[in-house]
Amino acid sequence: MSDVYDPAAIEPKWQEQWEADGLYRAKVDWERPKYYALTMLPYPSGDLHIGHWFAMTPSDARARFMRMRGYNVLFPMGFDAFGLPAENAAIQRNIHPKTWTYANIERMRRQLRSMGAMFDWQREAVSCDPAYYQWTEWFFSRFFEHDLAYRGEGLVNWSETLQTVLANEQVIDGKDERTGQPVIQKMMEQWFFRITRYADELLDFTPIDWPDPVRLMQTNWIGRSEGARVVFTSESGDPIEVFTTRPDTLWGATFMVLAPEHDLVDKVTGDEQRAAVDAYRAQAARATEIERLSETREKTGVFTGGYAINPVNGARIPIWIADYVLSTYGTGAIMAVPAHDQRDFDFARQYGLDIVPVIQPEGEPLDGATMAAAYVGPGVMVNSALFDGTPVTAAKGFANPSIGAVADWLAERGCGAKSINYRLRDWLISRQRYWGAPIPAVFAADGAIEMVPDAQLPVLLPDDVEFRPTGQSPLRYHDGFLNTTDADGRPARRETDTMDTFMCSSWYQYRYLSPTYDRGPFDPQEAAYWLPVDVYTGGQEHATMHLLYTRFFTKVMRDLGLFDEAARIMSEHGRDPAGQFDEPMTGLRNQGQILGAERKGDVILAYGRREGNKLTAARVEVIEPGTMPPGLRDDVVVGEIMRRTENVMQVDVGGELFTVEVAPNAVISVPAIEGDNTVNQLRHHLDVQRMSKSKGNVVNPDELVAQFGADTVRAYLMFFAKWDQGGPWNYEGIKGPQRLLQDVWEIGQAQYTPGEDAAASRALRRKTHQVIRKVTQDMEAFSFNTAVAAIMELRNAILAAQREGGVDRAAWNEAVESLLLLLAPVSPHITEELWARRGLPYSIHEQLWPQWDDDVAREEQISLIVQVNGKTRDRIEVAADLTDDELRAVALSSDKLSRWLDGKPPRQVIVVRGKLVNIVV
RNA sequence: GCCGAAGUGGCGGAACAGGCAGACGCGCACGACUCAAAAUCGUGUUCCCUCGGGAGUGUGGGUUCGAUUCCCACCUUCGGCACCA
Repeated sequence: MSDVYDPAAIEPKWQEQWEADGLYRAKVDWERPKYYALTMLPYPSGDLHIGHWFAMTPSDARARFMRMRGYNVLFPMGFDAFGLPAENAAIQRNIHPKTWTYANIERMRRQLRSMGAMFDWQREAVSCDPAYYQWTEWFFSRFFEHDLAYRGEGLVNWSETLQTVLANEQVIDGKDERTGQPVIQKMMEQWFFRITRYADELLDFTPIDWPDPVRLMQTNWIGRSEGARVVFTSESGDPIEVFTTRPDTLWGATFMVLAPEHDLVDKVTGDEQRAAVDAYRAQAARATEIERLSETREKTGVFTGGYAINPVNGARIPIWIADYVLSTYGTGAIMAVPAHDQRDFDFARQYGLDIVPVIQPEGEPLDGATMAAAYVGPGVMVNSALFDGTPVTAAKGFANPSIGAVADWLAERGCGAKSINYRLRDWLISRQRYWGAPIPAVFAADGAIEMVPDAQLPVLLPDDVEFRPTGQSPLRYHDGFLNTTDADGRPARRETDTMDTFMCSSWYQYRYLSPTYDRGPFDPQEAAYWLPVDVYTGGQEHATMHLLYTRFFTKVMRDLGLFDEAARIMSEHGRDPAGQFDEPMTGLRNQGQILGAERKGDVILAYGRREGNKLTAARVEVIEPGTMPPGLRDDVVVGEIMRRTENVMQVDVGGELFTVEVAPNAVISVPAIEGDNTVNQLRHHLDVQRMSKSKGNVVNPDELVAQFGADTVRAYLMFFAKWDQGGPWNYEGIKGPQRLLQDVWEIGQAQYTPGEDAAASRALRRKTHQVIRKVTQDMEAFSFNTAVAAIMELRNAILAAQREGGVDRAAWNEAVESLLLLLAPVSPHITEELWARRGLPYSIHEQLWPQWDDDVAREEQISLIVQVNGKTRDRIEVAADLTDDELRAVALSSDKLSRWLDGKPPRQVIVVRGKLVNIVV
């Protein structure tokens, strides 16, 4: 065997050995404690990038660490394989989504194996595999049966040009990213899941150890607010229900506002206002994201001509429509109290509507005619009939006496009720796409909806499909798929929408338990042992959607009794199932994002014809950043490209965004590409740049592995940044871990000649035990960078001991073997190789984690800090076990002290055991 | 605008139940080895300085014998939400 450290030789060798021995097969064993470590499954986009490594390597090291500590660890991997990019590849490059996806999966499997992770590949699950999506469909049917799935109206991004629905990520600045054509908001009938039914339970995080920021984001996302529903009546006699968090301001309601899409708008609109109302509604439907985001946007609306009666005082108030009232929140209608709500106040001032204060703060009285802003603070109720004088506090919801009292009173009188509203909306799961799990629904000729019987699942996605450039789902014109029969054998139409891919990833942690099981989504025997997931690792970008959906899914599964059998088995083995199936993952840790090496964005120089805030460019050059100042002149624009669609770019011209549209025949100059350039080349160039800027794709893990070996790459990823923060990739730093492994390679095989220096042996043992303690605590706490730093300290101590000699055989072996064991989770191959070369039993990954002894780790000497008025003036080496009085005496005897004390007696002496003495004069 | 996280050497980052600021690593400088370079090894590396010291953890205050750590105000960056009635 060669003496040179050659990762290219030893890494594949051990990977094959481990595979052959089934070293990482995780099997149910009730005699041992279980640990289910889960890391977010990747989307098979083509190549594993360094971000995947940054997420998965430390997760793997942590799983290995838990395994060495005696747990039976399950650490599975799979692919979230449905989704839009596959379909885009089909349209753009004429590759079938299935072909594209499975080719990518194959490539990524190979890359994942090169990582040397302890994935149990026999538990791999792939969500686009019929054996998987059969159960995704099966879940849909269960949801439908229990009234948790329903058809409702939902807003979609609709392209008039393409006559198709676009996903949010396909829409940039209110335009289709591919064609640059405008996109409108349109109501369509879609499938929803009733996640709102679980809103209250989802707000309860007591059973789980999740990071505060995630809990907070979910809490805000759910957005619970307490208030009342109040029924107003239109003059035509129709009830108009509103939700308000401030029922105590009912007497101050001077007008009502309906969302433009509200059902009653047509009915309350008077003939003379109809034209204005219709025009406003049409304009609201066109409102694009860019308009809604505009900060200077003023409130707009129109009067309907109709009036409503306020149920508490019989006041006749005008009904308006305005797009600041959202059809999707509350009842889509509000009572407007301009005196005490800033939005209503702005609207009232804009259109000259009445402002009547009904809460009086202490001090100067409010006057509706002269108020400059709505008053939202505490006070007492006024102009509110029997409630006059009721105190109003700053508390929200029923905890505020005025809100509670009025809400109760409304309920008694029958014109309202206490109500709790949520910002959270039901989960829209329909996607007008091909590459997703089919929804197993059939529409009978009479319009009735049926589920495909379980025995006939899965509804298979047809392979023989034709992709049209419009992006329309091929299922919509695939006759074989479309035409089916209902339960009575009559012709019926199949649902052509497929499911949101979040549906697939909401239950994959259960499929991993038994990916080939065919009598249910998972095997209860496996579930009883492994569930719940003990630690889930992944990016914080999934804080709300995915993590909320999977919690919801688990709660539904529990309520449908899908865990009952697993709970029974769990009890049989003496483990209490109470609460084990309320949450999918009891622990959660987020890693940060790793970015490409930092670089400036592209700056363009565009000449053309300017019309208002848009320039139609006849000539575009990509220029070196910094060569020309950003700015805007008559026919010239210089600035960094911030966003782009097909041929429309948003350019930063010095703090402001300006639109540049590239004319079809424009002259393009991209210095990085030789010869005459076309719009397509410009687009391609910008795409590549943008990707490398935001996703770090410039860093290719395969090349790094080829150059340094997976062990070094793993160690560097764990060392180079804080795991929960990430940061820009830096090539230089990898030399640190590279040298570490080189040193370990030599230390592990060193022919050591032992000595008999007891003090040196004791010192090396002390360091060894200190490092074991530090690495154990850091791995426990996901502080991977400091764990690797501690391992480097042990390496330094061993090298120093080797240089100086004298350490006895036992201390040397303890240090070297501890070094290998501590490094094993980080760099599994080199440690396995050295462990074997030292003649120790296979496998290092089946050894127990080293234990430290606090007595051995204890320092004998400390450097006592002597301070005068908090400033360090001297350091004295003393024994670590001196008493306070002894420390004080040692400090006061310091001869360096006299020049600082200046003859004055100390006023106070503070002794901190084992650390310092501070003398106050 | 609201909510959250974070600001420490040239760089990544240590240290926060208040107690030596800068662990560990990168880079850099000098030295050794070499004809030379790379690699390797050794020494040094917060800044200023009149070599006594002085200043220093985003800024300004405060509490304390003592503050990177606690409190108040502000600035910057990054994430989330964004007319939520």
